[in-house]
Amino acid sequence: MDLEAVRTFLLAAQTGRFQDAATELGITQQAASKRIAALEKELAVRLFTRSARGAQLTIDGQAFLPHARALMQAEAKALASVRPERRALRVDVIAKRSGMSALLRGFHEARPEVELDVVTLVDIGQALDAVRGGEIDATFRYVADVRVLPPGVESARVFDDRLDLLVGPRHPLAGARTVTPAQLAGHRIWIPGIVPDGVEWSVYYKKLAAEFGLSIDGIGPFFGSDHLMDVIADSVDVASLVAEKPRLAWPDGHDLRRIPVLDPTPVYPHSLVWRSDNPHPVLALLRGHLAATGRPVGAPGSWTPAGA
Amino acid sequence: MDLEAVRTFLLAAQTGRFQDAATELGITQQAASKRIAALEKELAVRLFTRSARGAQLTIDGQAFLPHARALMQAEAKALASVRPERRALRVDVIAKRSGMSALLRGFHEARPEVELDVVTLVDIGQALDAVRGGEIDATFRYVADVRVLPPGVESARVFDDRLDLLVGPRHPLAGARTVTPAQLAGHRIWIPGIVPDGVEWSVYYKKLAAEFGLSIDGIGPFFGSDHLMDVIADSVDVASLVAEKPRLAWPDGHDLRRIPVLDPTPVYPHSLVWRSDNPHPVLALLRGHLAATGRPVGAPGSWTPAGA
DNA sequence: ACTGAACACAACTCCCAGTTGTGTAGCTAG
DNA sequence: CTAGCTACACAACTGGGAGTTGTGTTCAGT
Repeated sequence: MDLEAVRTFLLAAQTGRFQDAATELGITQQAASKRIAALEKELAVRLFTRSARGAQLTIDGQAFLPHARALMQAEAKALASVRPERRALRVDVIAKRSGMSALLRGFHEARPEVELDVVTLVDIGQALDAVRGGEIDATFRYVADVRVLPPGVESARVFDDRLDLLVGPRHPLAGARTVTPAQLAGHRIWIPGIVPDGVEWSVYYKKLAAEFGLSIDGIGPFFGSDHLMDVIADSVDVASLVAEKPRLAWPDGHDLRRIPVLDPTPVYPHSLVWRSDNPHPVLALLRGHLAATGRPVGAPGSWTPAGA
Repeated sequence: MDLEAVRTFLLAAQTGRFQDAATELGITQQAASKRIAALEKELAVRLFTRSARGAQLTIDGQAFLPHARALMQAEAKALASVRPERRALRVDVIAKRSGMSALLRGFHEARPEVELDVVTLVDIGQALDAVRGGEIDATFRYVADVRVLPPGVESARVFDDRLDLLVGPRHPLAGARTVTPAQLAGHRIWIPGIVPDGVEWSVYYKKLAAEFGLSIDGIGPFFGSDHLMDVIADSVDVASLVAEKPRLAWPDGHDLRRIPVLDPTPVYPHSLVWRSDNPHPVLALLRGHLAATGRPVGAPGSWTPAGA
């Protein structure tokens, strides 16, 4: 479908005359007529009844009208999404299905009028560069050390994502109602995708392992949470740690158990990182929303690496 | 913006390779490359980082991605809106800002997943023809006489729109808290757009005038409710009757009064009219919704023309 | 260094969107 | 009733651009 034809259709519907639509678009009446004829051919319906007094919408034309408007609006939003000035707030999250994404959805539902674009960069280094360069307005990341932030960039810890133990039915801890990190020492914990000297969540799990003497295994690429759950379900000795929030789609018949970790509860701390001089009005709204609705961070009984 | 280019962008983003997108679309890799280059030129941003291992989205590309999806979805909906089979339920209402439109909005909010297209035809004759011909699925109209319905077409009275008296501050009835139809006899009531032998709401007002001895004036075309209100506000002897529901935008400084009419209260009866053999699932939903949430029709103390 | 994979650039073709020019239908004024 | 006006459609033509073929470039893996 040709959006220029749709635009012509809209103008002609508004004014009731092809000539006016053509003038508005800077083309001839004949061109406008051809555009609409082509659109009618593609849709295989008549959109206007032509007469010597102008053009009037048919029933099909009336039904098409709101959809034509929606198309123009979608086009305008798409254009605005990449326009450097006055674009929608662009936010980076660690994963589209993480707990932060859920918080962002909450923000969007509370303020449906604000425009938000969510992207995912590979690691905190790229994210900080993008914040500094203005390509994104903010990022939610685990900031291991506030000192790594470049000058002019601020951060605030806004959300702690609780980690649960994920085990299969034949795992020794499958029957436990809760576990402590100390109990996990010696058990194999598998979190695919962890890389040496890698992205910041690898750093987090390494610090977690060091603190409680865990053996956290990161071998192999991440083939998706389905694969992870397949492996856990079949294994007698491999467990994993998963964030509370994503609410994974639970495959049937696997009989996986999600066991809360207590005393202390490891939490993954998300910080909002933004450039101090970013004037985007939605950024202030977002910070306000997070302050108002976010759960308290650093709750007693929770653990995060030092320096967060 | 070229939707074919957007489609190519989406496929390339999904597969990570221009070649795959091109194959999917039945064009060459070079053509896909050109399409995306043209899109990038129009948007004045780079959407992909190219390498010998494929193409990966840039930050701008990631931000553009959901908008591209929205465009494709809007296009699909626009196409479906005029496809004869399996299209959205198409309903005709007497006016986009009438009480029935408000009820339809309620239906849409209660069932956001159903697709609805609202059109407005000129009179009940055209509407019945369209229902019979299948161009629309249902119409909300005042059915003066059930016998005018063609065979195979059913109707059900679903909503009574109460009529209030609208007067300016210097009108003799301006101070009344309520009025009766009998009190209105002798006063000039102006309802622009009424035509002899005309559309069905003209018929309604004529029957109303005959019943209570009112002089209802229909001279002149309808220049919009703003014009109507201007005239009423300035006149010492002209009043009008307006439906309760539309909740007109009240112009400032006019000091208009909306006075309830009692004993009896004239109501404008809307009937839903549909073809008995229309299998559209949303039609059944709509009828159920109206039965469940609609106000009772034919309430005691209300008046409608006989035969409705 | 060689090979293969993947995208970009160049040259060419041809189709189609737009233009100019003209036809036709319907309303209106005299 | 006719002349004239208005508004859209049809016809012929033209130029630009989208697509194709052919080739170049870059980069990863062997």
